[in-house]
Formats: sequence, structure tokens, C-alpha cells
Amino acid sequence: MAQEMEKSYNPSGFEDEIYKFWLDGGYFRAEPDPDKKPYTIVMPPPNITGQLHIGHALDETLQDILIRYKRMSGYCALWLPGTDHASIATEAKIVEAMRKEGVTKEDLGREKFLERAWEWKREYGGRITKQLRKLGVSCDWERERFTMDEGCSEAVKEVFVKLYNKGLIYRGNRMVNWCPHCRTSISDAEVEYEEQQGHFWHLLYKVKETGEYLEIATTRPETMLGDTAVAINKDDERYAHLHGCHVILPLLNKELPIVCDEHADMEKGTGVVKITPAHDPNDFEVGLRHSLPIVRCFTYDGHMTGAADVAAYNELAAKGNLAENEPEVLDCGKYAGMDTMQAREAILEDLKAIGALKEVKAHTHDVGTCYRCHTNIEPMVSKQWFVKMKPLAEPAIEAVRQKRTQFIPERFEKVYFHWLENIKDWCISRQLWWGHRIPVYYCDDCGEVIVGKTAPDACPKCGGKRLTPDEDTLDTWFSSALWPFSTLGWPEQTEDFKYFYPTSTLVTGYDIIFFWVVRMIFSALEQTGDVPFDTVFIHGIVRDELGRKMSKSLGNGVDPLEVIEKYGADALRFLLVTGNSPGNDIRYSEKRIEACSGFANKLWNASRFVHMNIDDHDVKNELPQTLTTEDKWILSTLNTVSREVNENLNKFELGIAVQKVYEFIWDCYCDWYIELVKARLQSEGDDAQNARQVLVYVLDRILRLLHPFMPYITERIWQTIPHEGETVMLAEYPTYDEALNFPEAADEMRRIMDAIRAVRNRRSEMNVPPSRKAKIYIATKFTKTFEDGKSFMQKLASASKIEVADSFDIEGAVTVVTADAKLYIPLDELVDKEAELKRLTKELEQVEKRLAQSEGKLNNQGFVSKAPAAVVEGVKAQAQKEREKIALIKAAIEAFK
RNA sequence: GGAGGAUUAGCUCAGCAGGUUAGAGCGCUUGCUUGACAUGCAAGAGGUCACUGGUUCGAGUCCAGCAUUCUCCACCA
Repeated sequence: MAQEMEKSYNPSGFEDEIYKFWLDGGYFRAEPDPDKKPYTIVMPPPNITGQLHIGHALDETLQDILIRYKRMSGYCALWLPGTDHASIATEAKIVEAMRKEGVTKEDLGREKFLERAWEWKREYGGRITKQLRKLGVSCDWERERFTMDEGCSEAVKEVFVKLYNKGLIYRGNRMVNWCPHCRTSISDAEVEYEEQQGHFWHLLYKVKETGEYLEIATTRPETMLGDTAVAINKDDERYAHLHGCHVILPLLNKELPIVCDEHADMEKGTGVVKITPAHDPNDFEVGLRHSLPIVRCFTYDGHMTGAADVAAYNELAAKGNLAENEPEVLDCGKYAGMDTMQAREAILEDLKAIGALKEVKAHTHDVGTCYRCHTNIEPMVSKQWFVKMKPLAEPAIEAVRQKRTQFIPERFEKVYFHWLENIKDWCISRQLWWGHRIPVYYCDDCGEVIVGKTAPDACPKCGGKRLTPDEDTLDTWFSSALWPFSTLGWPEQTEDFKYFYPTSTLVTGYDIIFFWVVRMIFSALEQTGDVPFDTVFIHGIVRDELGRKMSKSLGNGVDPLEVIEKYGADALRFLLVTGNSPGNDIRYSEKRIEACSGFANKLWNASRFVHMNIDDHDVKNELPQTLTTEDKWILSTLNTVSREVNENLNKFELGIAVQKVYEFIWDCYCDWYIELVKARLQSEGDDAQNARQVLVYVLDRILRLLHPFMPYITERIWQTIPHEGETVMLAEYPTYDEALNFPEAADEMRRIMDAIRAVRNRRSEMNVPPSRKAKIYIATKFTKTFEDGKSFMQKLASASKIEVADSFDIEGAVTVVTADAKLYIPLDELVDKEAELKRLTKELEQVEKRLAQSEGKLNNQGFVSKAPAAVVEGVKAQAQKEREKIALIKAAIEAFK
């Protein structure tokens, strides 16, 4: 790797090279090491169809910071990467691509389709992981997994069979969310609600027994063909006389019972509800309670059923294959074959013609849509596989209550509990081809259901050889739910599994708590008897400059690869972690990324300065025997920062940690320390050499502290300075060291820095250019400190000459007062006596005001007796300083008069 | 209907085991070709920490309420 540093910071010129250096060195590799503690993160697997977007960048950056930090802190740190087959999303993409070629799934057949899908996976599956590398992610690529690889598939089958044998997986006709576009069922979590403009259509159903008309409001009139009852509330006096009566369903002229059910809300609408058990979740429940027929009038691709559908049903019935709750199928006659929207229009027209449509009212409501294609969900009764959730949810709730897994920030626990406490059974079968096939076979002869990891040779019940495998695949989240342990070799008790499991931290966005986090926790508890991770670290989403979600339709997405190209991965990473607190969203802005890049540039140039001073000398990366005050100050400050950064990182306060590193580098190291030692560096002998060593030593620690956040630039610079070891990645992360704590020296330095700042301030107010040097007289009780600091005052406070004494008797000079000294700057021709007096008086007032505050506290009996001693002492010392300063200012005012 | 977040400088956001004078970046003003960096240096202006109460010796920080706003969940015949 290059040992020189180019004049300007150009990240695109070295980031790829450094990534290759890390890979070649095998530094990302984690092997179980009994002498170390494990720290494990499993990467949330991105979809194989996906392209890297800014959300991934945030997620991966946070993980990489944690894993690099832990690795440098002596842990055996494993970050396990992988990708997700994303059944529904991938299948949709492939079908779409095929559609452009004029080919359908059915044309191709299952086997050929899957071949094509695997091809797709080979082509695109690597794309996203290549893109991830650009970010500098230090995951163990040798352990890369895929949710449909052999091991993960084995785990899926294992879990399915175990849950089935335990009675926690069952098959049945239930109400599910059906996506007519994807032509598959989806789980409750996959339904997204969108506000849509709709109508209430008020229909009139005639009561057979009394001849009166019941007014019934509906938002989906096309479902009326599937009505099998009308419900009223038993306490509703308006309809008490109708108990046991019937209505005549318009258009079909079918007689339907009037039932009493709590679902009918007297407060809502007319209090009468039409019941369509096949196409509404609530109505389905009502149907079950009253043993109503279930009549299906929609096909699974969103059209009205017809004669052919009825024939198919009859065929099934003839075979005796009708299951519990199997919906009857209606021949919708003139409406058959229409899509539901066409049918709605036609039915409304016909209802209107017979006077059964009373009125129409506009109505906005939230409608469930498919989270993938945003087609309106059609609730349908359908035969699917389900996971019984109650028995799995309870231990998952308990584990988090006991803090066996902790949420950061904690508030997301509530979301978690609320979801699990109200959970319904999980529909896991999908009418898709790309995915884990459900490990179930049906005997063609006796109908026996055979569940097993491998295909049986014959039916264990009747010995029949004709067996049909289940056509369906599993919800993609079924396999990702096992990710923390399936990737470590489970169900085998591998070395990896024993060492790295349970994992340590799961990093993810709040948007997939339901999809993923919840399911991992209950699956892990059930399968491994342990929680899958100690901590769930939740982050927000990245929004655009205006605070909007980034989306394709808005075209406001930021391509992380373009940002990396332009500013470097380090700048992007820095942007994503700075000023970010757990669980909160962040905004991307061009201005901010420029500032981040500017910081990298600053570090680059400071390092170049160090090089200018060490390259012709033999400089060791260790502290010299003799340390000056400024050395002790920077070391002491570094020491404090190191301690705090560790504390913050351990509390997942990454934004605060990086802010402290930033401030130390820019404000302490660059703006002060480098300036302070410039003079020494110009001198000859030990003094200069010592300065070089401290300069290098501190830079080395800076690079280590910053490395998890900005891995590339820190490695690039670290390689050019004297160091031990192969890579900064494996250098020890700085921690607090009592031997480097120099409180007295730090105080001395602060006194001088205060004085320098005060002089600069005064000069600036008076518009004196730095080139105009002036003599400074320093009256102080810290004479030694200021004697020692003379050279700093000269250089940084534009002093031509300095004199230090207990006091001076000077008239007509500009006066500057700090807590520790009074400084006179004789700038005779610039001194405006009036202005000086005014300024001093103003300052006096300010300090007196503050003293009054301090004294107020000290005179407050409650404060003195109840506040901690240290706080009281602090205020006392403060008050004393203020008194001294007041005395100094008063003296200065006197001198002017 | 339920839950949660946000509300701090012109803008974007940090801060909060409650404790000297509330911070940063950007923007703004003034002065600097300071031997690493003009992607810079120095100095400065700018804030009753949404509002009302409460707890406390002491409250951006804790509690209650209220307003505005965003998000999630549920429901909607």
C-alpha cells in the first residue's frame, strides 16, 4: 500500500485498494477462539433482487461500526453476511421480465421457471453484496449465506416438521389476505393500508315476512352476490320484530336469514349489516357463529366466478375432497368473468333499475393493499397453512419482559408487545414457485397428509405409491425468521453455533420489527431455547432534504453509490452516523455530506502536516520521557475522550461518540495542539523530537478512535505513519489510562488558552490585524504558568513581547480580563478610552450578575443542605472566581479614570 | 379508536443518571494569501429549549395536561 500521502484527499483513489488489502489479509475472518469473547452480528439479508439504497447504507454502516469497534476491543467479532431469496418480490420481477418476452409462468412450467429464477439469482444475487463492499463492510464473506442454500433449507424443513408434529402448524380453510395480482395469499403483516376515496352505497333488501325494506350500507356492493345472511343486533329495538325473519337478496332473489350477532353495531349506519362470509373477515366469523353457508363469488385472480368455477367445485365435491369451511361457488351469471370493478358498475346499475339502490354517499376509508404491488387486497376464504401463534407469542413476550433481549431505544418494546399480544395465526403458505417448498405430500389414494423432510416412498397409511407434493411455497419470512441460527449451522450443533450463538446485536429499522424481529425471537426461543440476540438496535429511515420518504415514484432517492463515487464511503458513513440518535429518522442533504467530506479532508491535511515534520527523522510511535504542558494537555484530553467514546459506544450512542472524536480531532488536535507545537518543531534537539513523537502518538490514537466510523481514510493514513501491526483494523481501541491523566497540566494549559482567546477577541473587536503585533503585560498570580506559556502567547495572540508579573501599573492600555489574569495591551493610538470604559463596565455588569446568581444559590439554605457537596463546592469556587474577576475589572476601570 | 415520536439558533439536528454561561453543521457578519488544510484560520451575531401547570434547593432535561405535526397499529357494514 502507498506510503506517501498525495497532496489532496481523494477517496476514490484508494478506497477500493484498501478493501482489497483487508480481504487479502483475511482480517474479516472470525474463527471461534476460546480465549476471546464472541461478538456476533448477523446481517439482515438484503433481497437478491435489490440494489443498494441509502437505507441499506445506514443499516450496514451501523453494523460495521459496532463490529469494528468490538474487533478492536479484543472480541472475536463475527459479522455474518447473506442474502434473502425474497420469494414474492423476486418472483414478481421474474414474471414481469417474462411478460415482456410474452411468456407466462404457466407457459414455462414450474421446473423451467425455477431454473430461470436460479439463473436470476446467480446474476443479481452478487450485485448487492458487491455494492455493500463499497461501503467498507467488514463482514466475513467466507461465511456468506443465502436463505435458500442447502443449510438454510434444511433448517426450514426441520422447523416446519417440528412445528407440525407439535400441532403448531395446521392446514385449513380460513380467511386470508389475497392479492389478485400476485395471485397468492399474504400474511397480515404484508398488508399495507392506504386511504382511498370510496362510497357508501345504501341498498334495500326486502323482508320476506313483513314486506318492509331494510336499508344496508356497503362499500363493496359487488360482494352482495355472496351474501348469505343479514345481521342485526339482538338488543336493537328497531328490528326486534324481525328476529327469525328473512330477506330477499336482490338480483338473485335468494332467501337469506336475518341473524342476531354482536358484529352488528347499533350505533353504526342503519344497524343492519349484510353478511358475506367468503369475502370479509368479520363476516366470516359471523358465518362460523351462525353456521351460514360460505359462498364465493370471486375468482383468485379478481374476477366474478362463473360456470367453469362451479364445475371445478363440483368435481372436487364428487371426489369427496371438500374440506371444512370449503366455500361453495356461485355462478354469477351475467356478471361471470367480469373483474370486480366492472361487476360493481353492472350490479349497481341493475340494483338502481329495480329500485334497490337508495343512495350513494362519498366515503374515504383505508383499504388494505399488497405491500409488494399495492393491489387492493381481496379477503378470501382459502385453504392455507398456518402457524398457531398464541403458544409461540407468550414466551417471546416473556423473554423481552425479562430483558433477555433488550430493545434500543426501549420504547420499541411497546410496539413489540402490542403486536404479539394481538397476534393472529400466521398464514405461511404462498401460491408461488420461488421459495421453500412446503414439505408435505398427499396420498392420492387415501388422502393422507404426510409431513416430512424427505419425500416418502409410499403412503404410511395405505401403502399407496401415488403421492402428490404440496404445490405451495413458504412465506419468505419463514426462512428469515431462522436466520440467526440457521446461518450458524443449526440444526447441527456446530462449533460456530456453540460459540457464536446467541448472537449479540441485531441492527435493523423500525419498519421491519413485525416482519422479522418478532419472528426471529419466537422462532429462536422455540427452536434453540434461547433468544436469538441480546440487543435489538433500532434505527430510523433516511429521508430526503425535505423530510420525505425516499421513493421511486417521487424520484427523490439518493444513490449511495453515486455519493461514494463523489465524496467517498467514509464521508457517507460519517453523514449517516453523525447527529443520529437511535430510532430516529435522519435527513440526507448535500450540504451535510460536503461538511463530512470536509472533515475527512481536515484529517488528511493534519496528517500531511505530521508527515512534513517526521519524514526526515527517525520517529517512534511512543511517548517521550519528557512531556511538556501542551503534551500533557492533549494526552489528558485524548484520555478523557477515549473513555467517553467507549462509554457511548457501549450504550449504542454512536452519534455522540463520533461527535466527540470529531471535536477532539478538529478543535483540540488541529486547531490547538498542532499550532502549539509548531514552534518546538522548528527547534533543534530533543524538544522537537519529543514533539514529533507526541504528534505521531496522538495521531495514531485518533486514527484508531475514528476507524470504526471512517475505516478507509484511517487505514490509509495509519499505513503511512510509524505503527505496529498490519492494519489499524486490528489495533487496540484506545481506552482510559490513568498514567496519561495530567489534570494540573491540563489546567495550566487552559489558563493560557483562555488568555489567548481573550486577547484575540479584544483584537478582533478592535479590528487589529494579526500582522500588527503588540506587547502584552500579564498580571497574574500564576506567573510560572504564563512565563512558560510566553511562546504560545506570542504566536497565537500576536504578541511582540510578553512580560509577566504579579501586577503592573499601566495606564491607557487595552485591558483584557480572564478568570486567572489581567492582560494589558498597549495599543496607544487605537485605544478609545470611552469605548474601553464602556466595554469594561458592560463586562463588569455581566460578571456581577453571574456572581449574584451564584451567591443566590449559596444563600439558599435548601441548596446548600440538599445539593451534593461537589455541586456546592463547584458553585463556591465559581463565586470566588467571579469575585476575583470583578476585582480585576474594577481595578482596570480605576486605571482608566 | 389506540400507541409512539417530534417540537431547542434562519435551516438541519444533537444534548437530558436534573447541577456553572444550552451545543454542532450549514447559512449570516467581520478580519486574515498565519509554511497541513480557503474543503482553511480567528472573532462575532443569533435561542424566554412549543404552551400551561406540577415535583424539586434547582427543570430543554422528570410528571400531568394542551397545541401543532409525523409515524405505526386497529377499525370502518
